[in-house]
Amino acid sequence: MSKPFYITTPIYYPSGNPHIGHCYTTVACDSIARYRRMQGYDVMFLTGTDEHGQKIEEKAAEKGITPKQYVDQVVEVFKKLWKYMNISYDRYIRTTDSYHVETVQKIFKQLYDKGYIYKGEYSGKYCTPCESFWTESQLDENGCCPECHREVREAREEAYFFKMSPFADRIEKLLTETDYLQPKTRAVELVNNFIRPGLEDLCVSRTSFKWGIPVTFDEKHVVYVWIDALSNYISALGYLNDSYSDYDKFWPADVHMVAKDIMRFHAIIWPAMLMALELPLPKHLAVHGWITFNGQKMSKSLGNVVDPFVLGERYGCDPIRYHILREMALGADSSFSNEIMINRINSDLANGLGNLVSRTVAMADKYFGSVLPTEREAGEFDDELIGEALALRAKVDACMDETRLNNALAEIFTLVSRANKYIDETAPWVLGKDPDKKARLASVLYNLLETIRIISTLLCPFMPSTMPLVWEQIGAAEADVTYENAGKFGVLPENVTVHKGNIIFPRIDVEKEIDELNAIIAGSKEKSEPEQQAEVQPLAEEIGIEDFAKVDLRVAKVLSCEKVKKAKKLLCMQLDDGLGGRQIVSGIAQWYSPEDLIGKKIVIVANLKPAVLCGVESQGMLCAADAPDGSASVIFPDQSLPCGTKLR
RNA sequence: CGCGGGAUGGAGCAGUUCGGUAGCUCGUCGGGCUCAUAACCCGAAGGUCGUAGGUUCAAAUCCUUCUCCCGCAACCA
Repeated sequence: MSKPFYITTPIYYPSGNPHIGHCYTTVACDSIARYRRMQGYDVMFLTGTDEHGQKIEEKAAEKGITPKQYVDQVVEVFKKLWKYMNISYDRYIRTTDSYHVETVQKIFKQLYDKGYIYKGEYSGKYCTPCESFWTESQLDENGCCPECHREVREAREEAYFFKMSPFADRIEKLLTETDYLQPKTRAVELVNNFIRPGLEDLCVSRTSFKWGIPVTFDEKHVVYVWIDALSNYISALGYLNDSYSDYDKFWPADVHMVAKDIMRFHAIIWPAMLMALELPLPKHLAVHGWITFNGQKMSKSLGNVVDPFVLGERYGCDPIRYHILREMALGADSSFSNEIMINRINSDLANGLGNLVSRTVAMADKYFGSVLPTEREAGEFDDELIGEALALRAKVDACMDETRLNNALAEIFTLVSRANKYIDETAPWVLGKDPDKKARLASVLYNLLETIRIISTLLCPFMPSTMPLVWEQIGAAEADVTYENAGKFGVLPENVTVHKGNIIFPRIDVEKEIDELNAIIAGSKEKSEPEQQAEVQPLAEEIGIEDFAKVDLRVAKVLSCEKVKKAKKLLCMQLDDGLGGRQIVSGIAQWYSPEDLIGKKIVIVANLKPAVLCGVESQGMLCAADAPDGSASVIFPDQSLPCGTKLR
């Protein structure tokens, strides 16, 4: 009877524990799901984990357990976090679930039978250390591994490819002419970069690792990420499997919400897959930005700082949900500095909403002993407040329909402000002193309680844990706080009884809190230092002295150095190598400016085959260490060594 | 000349479609109030709307130049 609504988060990759970034998408989806449920939709809210692949295989091997054991552990942490964050998912899919495996195998076979998947062959793009294959386009201009940048070996290995080109026109139209992509601003970028140049066939199977779903008709292949992961959105509904039977009801999805880094796959590959399968396309793809911490992109080392468990423990899950949602704007990054978060919690939740509830309930308690008398007297300012309260639901609805959760919250808090102002306008404490004004006072307090009821009802999907506490205090019964009643004024009984209770959103001492958080950061940094040793790369294949002798390392002096135009990471430098000079290009521009290097002596691989990078020739490479934080650290030899000195 | 987005009071943003008194939140300062969580309400200061030109009676808004940021692509020999 009620209309279906299907919303999904991406399935997360459990190669590490969940962080605040995972919360971002999931909390947003949860709020939407709750809002739709409140509106009466029959909601399916799906989340899960993408558990296959080489990285998981490696992580498990490091810990000496099986991949399945490994993901089982991490999945528990994810589920614990979702419970902690009060996430109301209806279904949790794991790509290792047998029904999903069954669906993926059938989809793969179907695409194969339809001719969209074909067996192809690489002609020599295998990196032995990485045990990885790369397609022609993934390789750099020198034909080397894009991950480790070592030479790849000519190898003929078969693999399956998914042909996407037949769908290029339809996908372009989907992106540019429909409202599938939200926000649409990124459509041009996708079309120019991927569709216009021609959609390349996608490699969809691997033979280089085993932790994946086997291809049924060719057992040495496992299905590679795209077909495995993206299919979750329909396998979870029972498409081509018997575990569930919700496909007809819920497909196509109303919203897939993703972060911008995986937008491309959901904007191009997923529609192509569905087109090939002749299935309807999802209605919307909502793309949001990343959480940045003090302006920096979230990274592993920052993960400790904004550990959602730590934050939740200190402030409670709803304030964190609120902050995330209030900051979130589709398409834009949002910052997560401790200071911004605490200030927001203080000003909106503690000073605004929490204080409004507190003072209203306190007055009802003080002047009427908790029970409002039934005599009423309307007065100035009432109509304006009531009018705004009645208009709120429609405003919030409009925002929700466009997935603008931040705006929805802004609308709600505008009414909070208005209500606080109403208290000043009507000055209930003055009325309270005059026995003849009891009826007027009762009206004022009733209007406030009603306004709070509407606010808290509409806010509940965003802050589901604390709103019931508000209801308790304002004397609202469960039947009073429905979506339908959020559009009405005068729902609470005339003689409503309030219950003065604890402070709902305590004010946070900013300075003290920031100091303590900084202490936690410092503490976690210390702890993580020794752990970095665990990340030491495995030893490369053993070589003989004769192999090493092939590498000609020399001392050279940097004569001049400048950034390569049109390249972000490249520095081009002229060297005195004692052999007549040469030019090399190096990808260290992020960490070194030209002045850092000019005049210094460095170590170069002198007999490396020249390569062209971004149109500039590089005659060798300089030696640098990969620092633990991912940056490069150039090796400087004894500066008194003459240019051209050979190393061994 | 790879593609795209952006530059607005101290901070973060809206406004730019369809030119016409520059707005919001936080912060600062002053005042009010005392029901409330040192909260709340009112007021003020603070912006040549990145630069240089152009169109126009009138430009944050339209056109052109330049500078600087960011994203995608490329790229870490």
